[in-house]
Amino acid sequence: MNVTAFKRRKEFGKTLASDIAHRMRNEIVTCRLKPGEVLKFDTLRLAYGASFTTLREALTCLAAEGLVVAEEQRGFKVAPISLADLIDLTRARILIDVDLIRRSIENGDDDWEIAVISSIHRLGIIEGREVEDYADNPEWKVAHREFHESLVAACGSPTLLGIRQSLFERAERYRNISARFRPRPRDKAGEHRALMKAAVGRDADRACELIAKHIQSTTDNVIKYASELFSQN
Amino acid sequence: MNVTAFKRRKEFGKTLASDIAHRMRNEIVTCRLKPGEVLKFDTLRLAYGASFTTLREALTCLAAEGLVVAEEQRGFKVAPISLADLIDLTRARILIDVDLIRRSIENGDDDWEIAVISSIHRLGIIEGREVEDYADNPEWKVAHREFHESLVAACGSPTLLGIRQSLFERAERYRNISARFRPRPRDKAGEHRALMKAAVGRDADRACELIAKHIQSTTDNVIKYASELFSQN
DNA sequence: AGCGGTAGTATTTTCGAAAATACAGTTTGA
DNA sequence: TCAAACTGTATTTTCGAAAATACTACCGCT
Repeated sequence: MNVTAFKRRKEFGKTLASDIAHRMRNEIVTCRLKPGEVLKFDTLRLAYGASFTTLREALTCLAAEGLVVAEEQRGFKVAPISLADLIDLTRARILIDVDLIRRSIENGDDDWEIAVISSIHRLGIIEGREVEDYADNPEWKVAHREFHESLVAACGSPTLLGIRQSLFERAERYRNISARFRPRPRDKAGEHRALMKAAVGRDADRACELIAKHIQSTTDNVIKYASELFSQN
Repeated sequence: MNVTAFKRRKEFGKTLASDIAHRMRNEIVTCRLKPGEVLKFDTLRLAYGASFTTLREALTCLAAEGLVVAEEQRGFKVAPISLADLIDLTRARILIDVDLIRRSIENGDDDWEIAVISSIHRLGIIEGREVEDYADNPEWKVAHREFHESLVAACGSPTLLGIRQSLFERAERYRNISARFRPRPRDKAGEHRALMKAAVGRDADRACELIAKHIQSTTDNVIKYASELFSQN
């Protein structure tokens, strides 16, 4: 056995930097690292137990994803949130998701259909288990992400899929805010089922319309009930 | 005067890492660094005179832009080119540019119009100076990029503008290939003028149609005359 | 008092060595 | 002969110190 038995556990990815990026991404989207918070290396070094260089690489990755912003020679901070950013992000996501879902419906084969159905089924199981609001459940979040991914999986565009994923991550913070502030849960399960039906029924126009509304409604909810959170802008 | 008078010149950006990223970006899009080429740190260290860490940060940035690919624990290589990638990229660019030009035409004020006209004018001056093909001229490339940027500048979407810029950079390699292999120069100047007229004439439908064709035609040209370059795939 | 400059401190950025990991060539055992 | 384990080398990844840069508080001057 290796003498360096106490070396760091890497829970995600192969390198320490990608592992730390993963952990920080999590803390940012759950707002444990607050929007706009400055990220000083000394603090981070203590928190994550890694060196300057490694942290720097992780931060560079997250900056590329838009979750942190880098000001040269002046360090990094958690990307701020704002109404303008939410609206911008929402519009971008709708543009891309609508295109990808249409192409996915055109290209998707039987396996794709099966994947869509199986992922919504998994989502349903988790929703059925939880008595109260399931949107906080990390397991639900994964299944939710995977359902949406399954819808666009057959689009055939690696470039746009990568961009879509990055925008989806960026929107996670706003989804969490929406869940915390809405007066009562939306009928997300129903929306998802309708999406699934339109997809496997190969009704592209309807699927596009539904996905646009689905994405937009989270934004509308935040604007309605939580806009005072963005008073700093 | 400072004693460290011989410190490195930073021609671009404030940090050495961003400067090196800038230089490498250039070498990649001009194919001086060949598609698929493995980027070993020892070699790079010699070529760019920077340390592991600094190079690593530059490479991480470029990886986020899609110009290099990172395989964990196995280093970096220049992003390969392929017909599939070109087609994917083209479709993504058209989707985004069409949306942004439409929104820009909706939102653009007088200053925007002036900026569009002045940037095409600058392009025209450069084209008029050069007797032979101007597409190799770096000055023309800058002016060309700035003209296309001016068209979408008023769209009001920072997110999509950032994505657009990154896709534009990625397409640069293919533009260079197209310029090298096409039998005779396309009437780019005419296409650009028509785009400008549609934009300032606030004819969004026409501008969208023109920009889509404009982007597509480079791709068609590469497919027609240079597809044997991609034989590795 | 207000402004401009300056020294001292906090923080980021860069470096090259050291550790960890992958790769290639060789040997061993069936 | 072939596959699997091993060993040495090449390469990447990580570290903490050192250099460069930005920030702050103080001082002197008008």
